[in-house]
Amino acid sequence: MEYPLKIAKALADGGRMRVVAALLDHDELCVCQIVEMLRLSTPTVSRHMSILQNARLVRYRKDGKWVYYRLDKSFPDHLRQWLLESFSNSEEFKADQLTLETILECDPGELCRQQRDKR
Amino acid sequence: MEYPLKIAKALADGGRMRVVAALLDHDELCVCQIVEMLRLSTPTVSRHMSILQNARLVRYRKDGKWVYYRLDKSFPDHLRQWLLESFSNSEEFKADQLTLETILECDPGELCRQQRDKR
DNA sequence: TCGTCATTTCGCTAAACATAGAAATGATAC
DNA sequence: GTATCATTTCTATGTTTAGCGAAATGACGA
Repeated sequence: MEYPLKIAKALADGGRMRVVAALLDHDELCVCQIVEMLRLSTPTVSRHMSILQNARLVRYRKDGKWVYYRLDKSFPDHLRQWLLESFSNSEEFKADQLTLETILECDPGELCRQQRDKR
Repeated sequence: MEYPLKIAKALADGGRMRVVAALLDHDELCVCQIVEMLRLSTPTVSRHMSILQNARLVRYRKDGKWVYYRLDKSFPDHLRQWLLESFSNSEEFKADQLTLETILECDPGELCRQQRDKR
């Protein structure tokens, strides 16, 4: 019981659900790319990601200064199927897909610079 | 996106998750039976059930004074599979199963009388 | 080694949620 | 019709959770 409850709690937030949705379609995303997509502060995104990681839904890999998140190999298969099914009818999901296209065109360094300059 | 998020939120509570688990194994359960299993107040259980119903995870049927809940026909299939899989390894789930055996032996009238007398 | 940079952790505030008791509802039984 | 009973709605309170800014961490490059 404990395990699906933890996963349900991890998914029970709009931002975290959107990140999982995005990762179902993109192998990996850098923190600054997720920040850009969700338009939340970096600390907030970092906290969300650690909740997802704690539920074993995502893993991360460090590459230089950057941290890349991807879905964990143990991501339950039926859960993935259900989410894919649901997202296929979702307008918000399609909008995020479009936004991500643009975001992925810049490299992380450029993105971070822009985000820093906004403050 | 909106839809799975609503479902995730509905499942992001220990009590509600336990009710769904129980309904995966029992066609229908009366409110007073759920109260007995969760050991929460009737108003609290009622509120939980309306959250589950609002997410279209359960439906109810009235029979005399009693209200019986069951899983909604539209309960997503992959979601059901994932939950069944997860619960099969869950100690808490097995414990609830045992408790329910006992609860289902009394009829609802008797259960409600006991619950009323405790106050 | 020191500065820079991306990310995480900490401290706090505000919003969302769970809970119980009391009152309201709706349906049955006399 | 009135009383009774199971359930739901309302009200109030305590707890959890999201959010940001500031400070800490950890890695890279000069």
